[in-house]
Amino acid sequence: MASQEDVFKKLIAHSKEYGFVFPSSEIYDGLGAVYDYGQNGVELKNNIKKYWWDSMVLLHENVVGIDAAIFMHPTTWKASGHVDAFNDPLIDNKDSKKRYRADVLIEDLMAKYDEKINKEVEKAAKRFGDSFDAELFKQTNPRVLENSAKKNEIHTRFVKALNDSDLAELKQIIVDYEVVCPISGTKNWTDVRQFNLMFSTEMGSTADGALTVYLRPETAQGIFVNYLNVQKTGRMRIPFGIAQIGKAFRNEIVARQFIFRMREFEQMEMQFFVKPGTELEYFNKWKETRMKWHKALGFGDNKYRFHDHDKLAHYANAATDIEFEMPFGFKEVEGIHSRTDFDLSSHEKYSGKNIKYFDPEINESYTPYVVETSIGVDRMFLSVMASAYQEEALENGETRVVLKFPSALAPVKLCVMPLVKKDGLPELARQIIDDLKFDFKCAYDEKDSIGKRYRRQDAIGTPFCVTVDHDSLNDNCVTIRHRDTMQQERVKISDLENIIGKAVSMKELFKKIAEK
RNA sequence: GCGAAAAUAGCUCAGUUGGUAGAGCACGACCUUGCCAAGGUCGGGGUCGCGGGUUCGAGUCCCGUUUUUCGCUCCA
Repeated sequence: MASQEDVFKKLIAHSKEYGFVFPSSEIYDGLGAVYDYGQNGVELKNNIKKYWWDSMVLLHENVVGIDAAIFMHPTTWKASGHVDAFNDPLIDNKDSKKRYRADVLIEDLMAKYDEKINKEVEKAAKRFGDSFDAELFKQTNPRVLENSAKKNEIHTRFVKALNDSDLAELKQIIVDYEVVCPISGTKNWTDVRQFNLMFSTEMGSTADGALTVYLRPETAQGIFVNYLNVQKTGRMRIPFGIAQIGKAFRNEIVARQFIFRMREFEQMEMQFFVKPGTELEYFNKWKETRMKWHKALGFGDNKYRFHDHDKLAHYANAATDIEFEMPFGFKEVEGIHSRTDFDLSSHEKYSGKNIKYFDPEINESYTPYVVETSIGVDRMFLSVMASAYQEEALENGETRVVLKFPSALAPVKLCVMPLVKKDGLPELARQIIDDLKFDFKCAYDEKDSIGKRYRRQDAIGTPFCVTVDHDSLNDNCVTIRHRDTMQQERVKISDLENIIGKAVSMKELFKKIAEK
């Protein structure tokens, strides 16, 4: 058995060799953690997106889509909290190699002084009993006074440093008050550095009039700022959802593991707007629906699990991840969050506009709560590749590499091959393709032995190979060879469209999701 | 960002103490063949990731750098 690490390496090599994923700008040595999708990759990716999109907007009458711009008004990111949260001052301990948020270290430092003070107070309280006056003690005890003076001193410097964005001062505080690394126990610190996780650029051609705009770090905000436009123009009634697929950008400090964590990535998000108080009901409903969507692909139910968040983000009152067993362990593919009214309220505050929903059923206005489902297209792509990739031992002792995609997702649906490239067989093969190319991505191959051609199609996961032989010229039948079983069957050329159409349709997958 | 390892043809890799860059597969043409990676002939393709240094001479030794993988770290 190959180790999981080997499988992952093979998967990356296979992805490149067969035109699924290439490193970006490879002829210039590539660009860190940026990848391009090749001729087969883009088909697979488009099919994944279609599977998601249709499962949202076709299966749910009350879910509609939008496509918001990547650029948004800069205030959007203040309202969402990204400007603050994505600008952490970080510091490394050189001995333990651990990285910390400098502001958190200083907050911990101040908490330690509080602890010291509390201990003194507790000690004194025990000694003096009922007559003890804690406030008076705090104001008079020299040790307490010393500690609180120090704490106040740190606090003053800390607040000023944050206001001035003075990174050197943040480090100086850590040095002056002898903060030690909890792991190494040393005071050997690097400088404090700011990592802005949002990419920025200038809008406007003149330097002085230019506005700093960001490449969106998530697609969700495009939905939030548009929710009322959609609600009013679409005459939507709560509960309703807005779906969107699009690129987002994060300047990750560490971006690795192939396409799992990229600096430019694509998200498929649906924000579901509900009446406050009902959000957990819909959170659970979407949790279930989204899991069905994954499981319907048939990769095995044991490959998925929920990971509920213990520590919730500031905006959420419930959150879970759908994790998939990647070659490098269970990893988050999708997040389902109950985001409360954090985003909409914040946008209301920052924009000064009333964006409340008027509920005609109760004749009242309110700010809806939001349940979000957010899935990474690239992560989904990776999970599909990882599940589909198989090395099969054949009876003759050889192995074949085959991508067992669900037919609906396969990049190429069929390859038509003349058994020999003469006697009119290529012409008939071309004719079959000309009939089918309006519905399916078709390939044609006449080179090399038939077995080799089958294997080539296996390697890119083509579910059907259609072979034209001499008999076909007389009986108008061809052989269909199935990718997974390698079984062949003889069918009428005129039946091909129906047979293949049924097999590659997403309908069967959708039925599984819609099942109660 | 720190530490470790790696980088030679499209892919997988070989290349001896430093001495004219190789194999298999893949690719193209032609011939033979025809149902699970077939054989033959010919051909195209590499300034050995990039930049310096040592040397008469560097794929090989040294330094830097880029990219990738792994560990740590981070992950609204």
